[in-house]
Amino acid sequence: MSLDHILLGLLRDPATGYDLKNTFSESVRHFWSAELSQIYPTLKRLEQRQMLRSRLEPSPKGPNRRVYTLTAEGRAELLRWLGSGPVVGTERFAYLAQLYFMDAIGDVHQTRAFMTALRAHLSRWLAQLQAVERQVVAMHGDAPERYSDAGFHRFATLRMGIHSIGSKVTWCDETLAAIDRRLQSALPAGAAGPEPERPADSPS
Amino acid sequence: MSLDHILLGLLRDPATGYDLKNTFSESVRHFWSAELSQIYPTLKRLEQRQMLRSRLEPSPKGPNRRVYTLTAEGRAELLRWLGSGPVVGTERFAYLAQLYFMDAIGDVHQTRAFMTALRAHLSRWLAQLQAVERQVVAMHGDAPERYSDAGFHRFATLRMGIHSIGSKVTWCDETLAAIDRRLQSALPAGAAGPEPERPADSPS
DNA sequence: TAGGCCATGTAATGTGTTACATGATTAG
DNA sequence: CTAATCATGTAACACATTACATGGCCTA
Repeated sequence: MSLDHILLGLLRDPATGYDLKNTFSESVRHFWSAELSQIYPTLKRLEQRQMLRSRLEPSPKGPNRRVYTLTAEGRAELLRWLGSGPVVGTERFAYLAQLYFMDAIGDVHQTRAFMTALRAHLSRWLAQLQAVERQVVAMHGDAPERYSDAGFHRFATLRMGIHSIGSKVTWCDETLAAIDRRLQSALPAGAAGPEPERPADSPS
Repeated sequence: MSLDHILLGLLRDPATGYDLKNTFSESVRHFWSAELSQIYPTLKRLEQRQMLRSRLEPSPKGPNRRVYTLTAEGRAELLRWLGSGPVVGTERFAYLAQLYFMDAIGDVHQTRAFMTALRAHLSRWLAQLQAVERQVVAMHGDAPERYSDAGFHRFATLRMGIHSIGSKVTWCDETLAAIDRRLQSALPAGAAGPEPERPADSPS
């Protein structure tokens, strides 16, 4: 049910489905995303349930826009959701599942390449979040406790992204270091052997 | 498609659907979960695609067990997935969405209560992961680079959970501290007023 | 004898992605 | 003239949860 509530939250300012899609790709994508093909039917359903109202407006560019507005009921439902305590869902990380099974390949160099690629991806992502953070700080100062109410809450969500992705980059580095130690003890001396290494060590 | 591959990975040791469900709730739930009602049809489908083979076996307790085994094709598909580079999906955090919109309530005390509840939840979770880590270290030592191949990879995924959840607890503390600074400047002197406070500060 | 675990599954519903289909306006 | 952006949607499929249905064996 989360998308329903997220749309209600975003629609405290009236908008079209298309606008909302842009909001997702601009301001909200560090914790949620949605495609137009999901947004349009969801808006329709929320209107049927009296949470939203819509009107058609001519657009300066392109076809008519259907602008949605929050109703009193929609606002009440949003507040109910916000007051219901944190909704903690199941985290799913396909790349961790891959790593978990990667011993099946039987070559730690593959794991190393995998972790390097993952680190690159995450650190690019982190840089984006930090760029947004710098913008906000430049605009409103580095004391978030003095931001507007909306600004304060939005900044807090951004900080969680930075903490969380940052910790994953750190984890990549820790893991890469462990891989390198592992590779070194597997090749005790001499040239880089094409032999498959197996430490045959303490198990499980 | 991830569940398919995760089941293939887990089925390097033959198991029943029921066994796999237990594996999810025991060893894998920090990065994935699945219900029996999803596991059974998926196994059936993978068998139709020749990735798995199954046989019925009598069970010591309860009804017959359908034991699934990986085929050569299944193993090849698993390796293909593992070699395809990290699959980084969209992260979705309903509780961040809630926090993002929580200014709608207009009372930062609510945000404080929310963050406190969230912190409690996350720190319980972290404690569980750390308990598992302590077990592993007690059993195999504190030098993961010398674990078995499988042990090394599993330990790495556990470490990511610890880093990631730990960073979120840290973030909760940072945010709670900012909330308290905010509350203090909103109530400059005198008793705890029942008045709604609004700093009316720098916007966005 | 009641409740929990073993063990299998189906049905209904909810959530999310990809592909398809259409068409106007504007900037290069 | 071509591509991008504006703007709306449907259809098919993939993935996931909750509820329902069944029944034997074991322990308290």
